[in-house]
Amino acid sequence: MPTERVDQAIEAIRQSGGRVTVDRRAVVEALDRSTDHLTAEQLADAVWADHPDINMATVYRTLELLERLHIAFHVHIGHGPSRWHLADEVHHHLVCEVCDAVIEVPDSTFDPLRARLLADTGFVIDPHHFSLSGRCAACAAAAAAAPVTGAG
Amino acid sequence: MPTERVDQAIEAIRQSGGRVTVDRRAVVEALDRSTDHLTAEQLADAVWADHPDINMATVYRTLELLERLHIAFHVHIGHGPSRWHLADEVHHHLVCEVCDAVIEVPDSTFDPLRARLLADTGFVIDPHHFSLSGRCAACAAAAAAAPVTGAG
DNA sequence: TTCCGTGCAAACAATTTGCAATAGA
DNA sequence: TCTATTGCAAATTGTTTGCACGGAA
Repeated sequence: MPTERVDQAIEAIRQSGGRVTVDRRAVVEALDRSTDHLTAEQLADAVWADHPDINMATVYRTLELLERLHIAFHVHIGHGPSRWHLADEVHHHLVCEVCDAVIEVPDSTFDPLRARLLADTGFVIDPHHFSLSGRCAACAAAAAAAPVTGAG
Repeated sequence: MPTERVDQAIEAIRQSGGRVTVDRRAVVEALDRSTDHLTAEQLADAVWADHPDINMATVYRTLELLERLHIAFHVHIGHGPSRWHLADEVHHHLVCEVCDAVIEVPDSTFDPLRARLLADTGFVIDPHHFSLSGRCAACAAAAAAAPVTGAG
C-alpha cells in the first residue's frame, strides 16, 4: 500500500516527463519504508528484498533522478558513503567522532546562526548537505575524564 | 627556511617516537607553504615540485600520521576529495552549492549555536570536519531573481 | 512505434594495503 | 643494528558511464 509520499514522488516523476518503472517505484518505496538515512548499498538491500534483480546502477541512477526532482536528498554523515532520504521535515545531524552516534536536531536550532551568517556574509545555509561533527554527551564526558595525551 | 610551524610539527613527530624523514618533512613544508586547503593530490603536486620521487601512498600515510598527532586535519568541502591543512586558528567553511565558492567564518560565529547544542543535547561541536553548504550572497540573489522551476 | 530506462561490465576517483627493499635512530 | 618507513602495484570502496536490448507511453 503506497503512502502519500510515494504517490507524490511517482507523480512528480511522471510530471517531469520521466517514465514510471517498476525499478523506480521500488526505490521510492524502499526509501519511504525506512526511517533512517540509508546508504545506496543499504537501500539496494531493501529494494532487493522484493526485487532481487534490480541493478545497483539503476539504484544510483534513480537516486540521481530523485535528487534532481527534489524528491530525495543525500547527506554526508561522518566518513562513509552518502546517505539518502526522502524530502521531509528539515533537520540537521550531529555525528559523534568517537562513537559514531547520530543525533538529529530540528532546523530551528540553526535559526540564530542562519540569521547571523546571512547578516555577516549574505550566505544562506542549506541544511541538507552536511552534518556537524563533534562529541556526543557521553563521549565528551569520557574525554574530559581521560583527556587524549600525546602518548596515546 | 622552515617556519616555526614546520619546526613544531617535525618536533612533534620526533616526540611521538616517529622518524623524521625527508618525505615527511617535505609534506609538512608543502602544507605549511600553502594558504589554501589542499586535496591530497594538490599537496602531492606541491611536494613533487621539490621532491618528484615521493610516492602518493607516502603522502597519504604522512597525512594520516599528522592527523593522529593533531598537526594537520582534513575537512570535507562540497563534494570532492578531503582537503588538508595544518592546525591553525579554527574556522568554518561555507560552501556555495551553485558556484563552489568557499567562505571562511571565524569559530566565534558558532558560539551561540555551540552553547545551544550543548545545553539541548550535551553535544560538543568540533568545527574541523565538515563544512556547511548553501548559497553565497551572489548566487542566493540570482536564485531569488530567477527561481528554479521544474521545467529547468 | 519511439525513445527512455535498464543490465552489464568496465571505467573511475580517492584511498588503503601487503610485502620486500631502504634508510633513520 | 634494528625496526619504522617507503615504493610499488594491486586491492578496495563508492560511484559513474557506454552501449545494446527491452519495456513504458
